[in-house]
Amino acid sequence: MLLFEDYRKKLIESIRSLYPEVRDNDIAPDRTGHADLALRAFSLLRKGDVKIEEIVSRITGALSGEDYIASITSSGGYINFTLNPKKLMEAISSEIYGTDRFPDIFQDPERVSVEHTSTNPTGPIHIGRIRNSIIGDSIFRILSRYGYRVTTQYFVNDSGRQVASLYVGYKKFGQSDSLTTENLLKAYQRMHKEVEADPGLEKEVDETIRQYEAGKQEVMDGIRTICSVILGSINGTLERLGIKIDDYTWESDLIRNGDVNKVLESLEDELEDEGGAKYVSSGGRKMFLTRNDGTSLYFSRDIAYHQYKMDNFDWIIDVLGENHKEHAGHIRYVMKDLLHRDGKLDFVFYSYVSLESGKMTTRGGNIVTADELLDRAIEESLNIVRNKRSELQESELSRIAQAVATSAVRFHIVKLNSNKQMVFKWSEALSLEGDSAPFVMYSYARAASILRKAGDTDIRPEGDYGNLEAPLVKKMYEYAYVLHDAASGLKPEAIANYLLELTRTFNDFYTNCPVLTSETPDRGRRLAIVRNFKNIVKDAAYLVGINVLEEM
RNA sequence: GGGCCCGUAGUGUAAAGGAUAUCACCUAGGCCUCCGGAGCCUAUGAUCCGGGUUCGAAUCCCGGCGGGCCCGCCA
Repeated sequence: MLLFEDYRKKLIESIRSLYPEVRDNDIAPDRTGHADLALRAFSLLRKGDVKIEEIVSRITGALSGEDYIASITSSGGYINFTLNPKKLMEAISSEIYGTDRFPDIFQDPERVSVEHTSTNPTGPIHIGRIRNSIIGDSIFRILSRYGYRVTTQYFVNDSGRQVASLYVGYKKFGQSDSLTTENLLKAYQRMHKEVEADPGLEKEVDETIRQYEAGKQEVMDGIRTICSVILGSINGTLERLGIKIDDYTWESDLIRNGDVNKVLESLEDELEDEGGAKYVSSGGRKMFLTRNDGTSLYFSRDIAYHQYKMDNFDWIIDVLGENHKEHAGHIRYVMKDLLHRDGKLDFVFYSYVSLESGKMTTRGGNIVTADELLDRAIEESLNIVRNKRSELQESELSRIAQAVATSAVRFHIVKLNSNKQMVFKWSEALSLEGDSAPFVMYSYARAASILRKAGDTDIRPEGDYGNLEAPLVKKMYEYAYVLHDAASGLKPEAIANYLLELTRTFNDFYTNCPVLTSETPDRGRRLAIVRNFKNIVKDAAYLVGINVLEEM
């Protein structure tokens, strides 16, 4: 469903009543400036042995009573429709009449689970992992915006080899240090090196895993404590970015409450054995569920987790790094083909972020943490805002810098198509002009400023839309379609790119089209345009993690 | 070796199989007696290569080339 009245659909239906063979794709928004919507009449022309003029005149006749159409012309095999900005403006405005806020769309929403982040609690969150959180949180916001009941989920991997290795490392090399994420990270990295020299350490890790699954108190307390410390600092980072996790599910809980065993029981007929280790197979691929000592593997725990999610949600979305693609395929196979769970399950993958100096690895120590990025972004923003707004108090400067920095960081990451690799560059991440969040925020602040000065009166969309106004109205009207595409395709970058286009269009209007100093009816109409712009930016910006400010 | 993803101006990116391929950064010029210059205007510059499908291909198919990821009783 669309946020605004769907004129494109209306047009398609009218044309179909004359030419039933016209497909949805034959009518599309035009990007070349010839029209607002274009009908590609190539197949009609070939099949029907008719002239384009005939088609145009039939369509024109059928649409003669429709005031949302401003003109119909043809060129080559295209039939070009321009839309009446007055009607588009009405469609936008009617949705926010009285509230200044666009409503949610669904009445009876599905329950949706969005799992994101879920990074191993073995160190601080770095800029590669934060891509997961940023994409996931935007998907959460977009689906919530649409009216779904969305819960965000974090799967805490406290039962794997990595955490057990951290635990052993901390006991051996870090116990005299205070229990902080930094010291734990040091111990983890040291452990990673020591294991190469002393393979006996691996055996201790194995033993730790066994003891943890068996519920040995000392190990349980130790691992839980360590994970909680690191999770706390990961959470702190997420909070700085305005990202909230609703539910944490600990892998070890699924082992101890029997869910993992239930998975093994359900799969009993499919299980195969290799030296005591259990696996299922498909197409010659073995997917191991347990080790030969009976301890569980990530795969079986993740199946148990998906069972839990299927029980509680109508739509499951997992945001995963591209290295999980095969794993995700296996999960889908087991859930659907072996366990016959047909719930809606979608994966959103993202490619990795690397540094100019190469790949990031937590164990190897070559990382830029998300906190480091945020700190530098805040510093940068503070310098700029202090320079531009020297009259403001320090607390106000800091508030603005925070908003600018977190918005800029999130936007920088979310605007890129998630399956493109990203090479992190400080100069790009800290850029506050061009295709950036502050560019959007600044235009918003200008719109806010105009409306403040105008007061509440005289906002009336009357008179004719000029050639700087109509393009902005049409761009605003597009929001309904962009939001729809972003939600159905789980593509937050579509909103990000739309916001940039919308803002550019507004800036063009702003520089060339006086609002406050113009006469009635232009003034009232332009104020209405500015107000709609401001409302749409506010609505869309939130979805991609931009905190707009009334003043900056 | 096999599988998946990505190749668009110097750099980064956009583009329902559709018309003259988007925008930003960089570079060279220009715009503040005028609603907020984190802005605007002008100029230069691109679809990896070779085939195919189609009235029409950046987009779909096949074959190369380059980069990433995966092919663990790791996660």
